[in-house]
Amino acid sequence: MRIATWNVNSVRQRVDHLLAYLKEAEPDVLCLQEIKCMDDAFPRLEVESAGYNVATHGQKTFNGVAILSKRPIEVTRGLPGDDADEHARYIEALVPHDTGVVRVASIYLPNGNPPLTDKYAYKLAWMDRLIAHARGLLKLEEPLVLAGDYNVIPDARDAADPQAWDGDALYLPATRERFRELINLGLTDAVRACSDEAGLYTFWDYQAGAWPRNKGIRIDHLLLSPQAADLLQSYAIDKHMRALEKPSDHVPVRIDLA
DNA sequence: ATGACTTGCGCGGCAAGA
Repeated sequence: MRIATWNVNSVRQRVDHLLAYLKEAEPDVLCLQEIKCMDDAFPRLEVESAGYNVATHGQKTFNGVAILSKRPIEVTRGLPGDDADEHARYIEALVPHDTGVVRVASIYLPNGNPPLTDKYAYKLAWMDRLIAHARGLLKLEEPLVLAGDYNVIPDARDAADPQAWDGDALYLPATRERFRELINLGLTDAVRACSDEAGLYTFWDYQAGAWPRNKGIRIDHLLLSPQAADLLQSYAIDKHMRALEKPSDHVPVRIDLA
């Protein structure tokens, strides 16, 4: 079973790339972030014609997440823990699998910049809510994949130039502590379970020649429950997607589960 | 060359991203 995650940076700007990706990578499940549109503006017909069920949690202008699945899914929208939070950043689905079900979430964790503002406080509070929710999900003892744009650089080896990120909300000690707290619940970073290499990036800024100079960072992650980690076979970062015309600034990351 | 872009909204630049 193949599960992928991709911050598409506006799905309406990326329909051609999306359809090409579904055709070439053939994921069973694709988690999207930053669709940047309302549910009814999602290119549903095109994606359904490609053989996918579509579940969106959209929002006007900003944010928005989706889960595309070859097989029909049962969907829950929103991250519990704050009824006043109106950002569309979390959608969860139960996906049928040959040997039962896999629970998959598409996550768009807040950026949090600039630090020392309400935006950074919102990021940390959102991470605390995610930790609380993950703690509950882990009690189900089922294969669980928390996939998405975490806006967290976990470690120095996950940035081409770590010093450039000193003081940034993606790399601040408090951010990385929260990420470790999440991992330490018993989750496995799928890419790191397969490789300890440096230079495995998933994002390159549009500015300052970040892509041609390979000044990337690894911020898109798939975190696995023990039951999902038992099934992990391989991962891939589809870096070629960054070299296309009008690319997203993120590339898809995918895993194969047995 | 120390490399300031891309999106939505909506029609003029601003906010947001990372």
